Amino acid sequence: MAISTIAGIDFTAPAETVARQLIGVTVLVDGVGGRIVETEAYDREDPASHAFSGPTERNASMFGPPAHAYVYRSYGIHWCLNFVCREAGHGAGVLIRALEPTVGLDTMRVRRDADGEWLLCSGPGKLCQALGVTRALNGQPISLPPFELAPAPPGLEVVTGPRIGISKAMDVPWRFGLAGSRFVSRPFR
DNA sequence: CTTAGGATCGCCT
DNA sequence: GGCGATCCTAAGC
Repeated sequence: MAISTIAGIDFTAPAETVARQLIGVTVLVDGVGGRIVETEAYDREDPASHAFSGPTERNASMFGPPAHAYVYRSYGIHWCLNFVCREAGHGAGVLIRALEPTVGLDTMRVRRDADGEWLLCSGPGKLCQALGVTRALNGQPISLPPFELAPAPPGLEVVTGPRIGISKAMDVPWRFGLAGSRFVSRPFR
């Protein structure tokens, strides 16, 4: 039986619930990473979601078991990392949009060619470049190496807002962030 | 501070 | 053939 509860989070829960709970969780890939400070939820019945039009070869892992990675290429250039949630076959996930880097800063700086630590992981494409996430991790369980997750400290204040970079369902406030963090991709209003 | 455009790949219509 | 769950740089106001 597959593990669906990791770092205190039940990944069979709805995407917006998981997205909120992921704020503050530490995620490492091969020992490089940090605390999640920004996420976005994407559900099956969601015009902005890749899963909206049903399973395809690209989004197949989104319809796989929960607590697995869904990695896709964005604009032909960048990689983006999602954590699958709900039950297998549902087609929901959480986009990891930004981290506060805590481990492996030197490695990130080399990969990203960036000078400021707030520029290393402040966006879904940047974060994947900094952590070395590629298609090779698509469909992999996040309960096993190279992934490593650690629970969020209690009592964090989470703020919400509209999702970024989409042209549908702009009114749904399914972007979540750590209040006051300067490591988010864009400030919350 | 806001807007615009290019890079570049794979999906969907 | 069109258009992204992006990023970076440059120019305009």
